[in-house]
Amino acid sequence: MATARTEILKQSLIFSSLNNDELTELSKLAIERSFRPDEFVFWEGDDPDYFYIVVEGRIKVIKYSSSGKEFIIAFFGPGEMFGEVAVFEGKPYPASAQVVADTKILGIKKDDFLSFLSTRPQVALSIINVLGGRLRDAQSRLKDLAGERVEQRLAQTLLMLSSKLGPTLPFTRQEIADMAGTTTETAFRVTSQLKERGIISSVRGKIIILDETKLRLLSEGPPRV
Amino acid sequence: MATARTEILKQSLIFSSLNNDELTELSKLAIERSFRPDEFVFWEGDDPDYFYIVVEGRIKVIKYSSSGKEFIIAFFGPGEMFGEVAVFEGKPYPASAQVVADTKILGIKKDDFLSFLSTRPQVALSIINVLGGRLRDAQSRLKDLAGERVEQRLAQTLLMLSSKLGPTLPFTRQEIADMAGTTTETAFRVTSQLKERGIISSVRGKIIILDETKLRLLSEGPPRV
DNA sequence: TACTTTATGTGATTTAAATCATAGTAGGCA
DNA sequence: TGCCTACTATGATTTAAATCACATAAAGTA
Repeated sequence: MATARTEILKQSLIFSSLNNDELTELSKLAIERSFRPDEFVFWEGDDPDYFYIVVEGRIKVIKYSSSGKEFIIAFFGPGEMFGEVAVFEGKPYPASAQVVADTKILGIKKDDFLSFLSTRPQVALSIINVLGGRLRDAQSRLKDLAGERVEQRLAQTLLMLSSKLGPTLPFTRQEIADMAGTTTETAFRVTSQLKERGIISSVRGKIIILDETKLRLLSEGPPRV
Repeated sequence: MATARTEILKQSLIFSSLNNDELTELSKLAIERSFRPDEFVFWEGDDPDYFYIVVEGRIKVIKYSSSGKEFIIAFFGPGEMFGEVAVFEGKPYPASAQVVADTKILGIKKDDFLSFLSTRPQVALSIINVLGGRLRDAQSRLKDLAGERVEQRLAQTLLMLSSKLGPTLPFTRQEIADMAGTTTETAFRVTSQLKERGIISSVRGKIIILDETKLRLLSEGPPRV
């Protein structure tokens, strides 16, 4: 069982630089927790005890607007870390983490992890890398939300997901809308048009990107109608 | 002159843990560059050579939407770093950096800085901290842009700035609008109302927060009219 | 099997904010 | 001193997208 854990940790981007001994040491610090769909790992505002890594399944990190509307910051799957912003800053979790499928995660106590880090500059650099990537991503979405139209934001969202997961995206139109910052109805309307134009197809709970080139064109600028 | 540099570096959040020798070593790696208002330090898409720290003055980091609208990701002043996301990831700068006042900056070559970092876990942890804070900030703004009204977003923007700079904010309505993701006209309309309600006042190029409590209430929820 | 829930899909209407338009004013600078 | 540019300010109109409303279909479950 320790080996299964070290395997997961090794596959995780941030720990790929560690040798087996270090992975074993790290895995001894970790506890394992399992969740059923819709359960919450933590809520926005909770005090952060743990830093988490997904072993299997999927979680979404969300924030609610003042009117109760859900905004999805990100989905995370096997090998990805979450809850780290709170841990590194020692402030409450800035968002909630909700499980969307049967999910197993590893949790490492904040202090254990920080002291582990303080002697592993390579791991710290990996984390800087991951955070940098997430910041880049967030800044791009900020610009889109501030200045692009819904159609472009939705196209951008689909492209971002497909660069991570491939052309078949296991998300409902509601989830897509909650990532792009629009309503479910608008997401249906826009994706209906994309289907008519042969750019995507869909089955219940899935969207399949058929023509990435056209989608990219759409995401980049206003269609010259 | 080396001492002036080390002073700035020491004041900078991320290097506060370094001793004098280390600061001197670091300052030897740095080059100094000066800019006049409106000049660009780098453009989005440029290959990243340097990581920068503001010595004096102020720069803004911006992205342009497909229609040319400017979105301000952040302003940075003395002691703050910028351009770091690109350096840590080795990808092109994800945004442009434009100077807004006479400004002096220190630049450290990407590779020099990465090797300096690889033997200073404490500095790496500081950077993780700064990046974590920026990510938290970006996520909060994403939620606002996706789900809150303009009035709330503007209130949120003013509060965010005042937590950093105090109640007197040296920004035009245009700059405020470009941070909150709205138009200059709307920013004027909303701030006019806030002035009528005694929440803020303004002089050319400045907004002064008079009643932070009311502003906070406004930013948190829809006004119960 | 029937019943409930969740996802899909589209019309009609409303609305928040953008866009378009116009104008006064303070500060820089020639 | 006067001109020009940037900032301030507000009214009128348009519009993208939200909201409201209704309907069908697939999946889960009792």
